[in-house]
Amino acid sequence: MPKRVDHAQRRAHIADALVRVAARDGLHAVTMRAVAAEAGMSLNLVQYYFDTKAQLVHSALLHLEHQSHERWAARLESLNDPETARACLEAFVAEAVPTDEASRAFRLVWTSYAVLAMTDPELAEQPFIEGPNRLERQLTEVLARAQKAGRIAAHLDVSIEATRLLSLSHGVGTSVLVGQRSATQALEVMHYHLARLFSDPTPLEAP
Amino acid sequence: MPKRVDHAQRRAHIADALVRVAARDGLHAVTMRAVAAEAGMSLNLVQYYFDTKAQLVHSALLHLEHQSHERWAARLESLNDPETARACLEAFVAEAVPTDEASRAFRLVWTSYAVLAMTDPELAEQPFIEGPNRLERQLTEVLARAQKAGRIAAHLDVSIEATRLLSLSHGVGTSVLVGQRSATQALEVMHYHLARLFSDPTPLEAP
DNA sequence: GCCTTTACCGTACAGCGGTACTATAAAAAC
DNA sequence: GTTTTTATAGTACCGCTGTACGGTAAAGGC
Repeated sequence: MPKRVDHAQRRAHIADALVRVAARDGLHAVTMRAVAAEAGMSLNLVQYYFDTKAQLVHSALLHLEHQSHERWAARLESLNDPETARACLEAFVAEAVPTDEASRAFRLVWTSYAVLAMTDPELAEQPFIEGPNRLERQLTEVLARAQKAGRIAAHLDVSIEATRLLSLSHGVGTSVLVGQRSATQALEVMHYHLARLFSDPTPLEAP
Repeated sequence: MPKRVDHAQRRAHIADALVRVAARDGLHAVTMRAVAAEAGMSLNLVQYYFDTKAQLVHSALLHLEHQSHERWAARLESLNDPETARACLEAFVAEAVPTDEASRAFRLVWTSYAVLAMTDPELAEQPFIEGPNRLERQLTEVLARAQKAGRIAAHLDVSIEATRLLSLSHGVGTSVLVGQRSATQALEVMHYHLARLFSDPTPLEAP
């Protein structure tokens, strides 16, 4: 069996296992042994691919961000009319709100890491500051294009609108995860937000 | 020294210590010993007032919610013109965004608990569902009054607006805590949101 | 064909964390 | 004044967790 093995793939496999454990039992339940069991390998192998737990945890975070990136990029590419800002923002909302189990797991683990980062600043640097900033810039661009096209009001600050969109989605996402709201209700709120953004005077669907 | 002692006060003292530890080092760093040290008492006393750690953690959460309640009520009462919805919502924003150290600590610990609750549903019940729901109802009432008074547009859904306010404040609050944004920027976003709510056509302050 | 490297295993060790047990003075009860 | 309760202390135990150490068999290099 000891033939040559793809380290990157093994590490990804382990990181995935960590994310599954964290999503199921919480990040506090992530232990070397639990991750090893979830990955179907021995404790020692986890140690073999990640010298220390800190490295493992950190790598899993980067892995998570990378995955999120790919999901987002894939969804953007699968848009039939990627030109319209509305479709783009709808896609963002669909991606951001924890509807299916996968996105629920992702957002749960991500938020867990965010809480960790609040008291461990060096963990935060890249993923929690640069990541969201990049997303905000993307959204800002989309909004700016829509504004130039006259689709959203000229007096709006597209940069703040991007922040508002991102922060609101994080907020409702959290409320879904703690069980205060259903994913459907969250989507309703986000669609309402988009409707207001596009100055849609239609208040609500008829009862 | 063993004279009669106010248990409720002792428990509150310990809960405060727990919150301080959690705010400084994270909820994962909260141990019986750490709390005891922070509270300036022996490990055994903490055990004496809270039989088990689960009880301690749960009690501290209730304590935190109670404190938050009182802070919010106090701020509402200190309003000079509590009738106007705008003032009320400004107060909400000022309370919700982690500006000073106290509110930063509160929001950090609260969010930590929220993450715990995501994988421990019985922890969530009262504080994370009923708490925010109550706040949302309050905000909804305020908005409904403002709407009847003609201060905000008639076609808005005051209930969703309340949700939007709360969720947005949580979202930007989190972004402040992870260091992505300053509290000032967060306040800017919230004020922008209020301005849009009140259909204030003024886009931004002049540069 | 030999030796090094690589992928893996089992186990052990040390530290920490929650909990339990025993003790002890001061107050309260009677 | 004795007895019981109450608030406190110290300490010990056990399980879990991260990490380290020693071993092993297959593959690859030369």
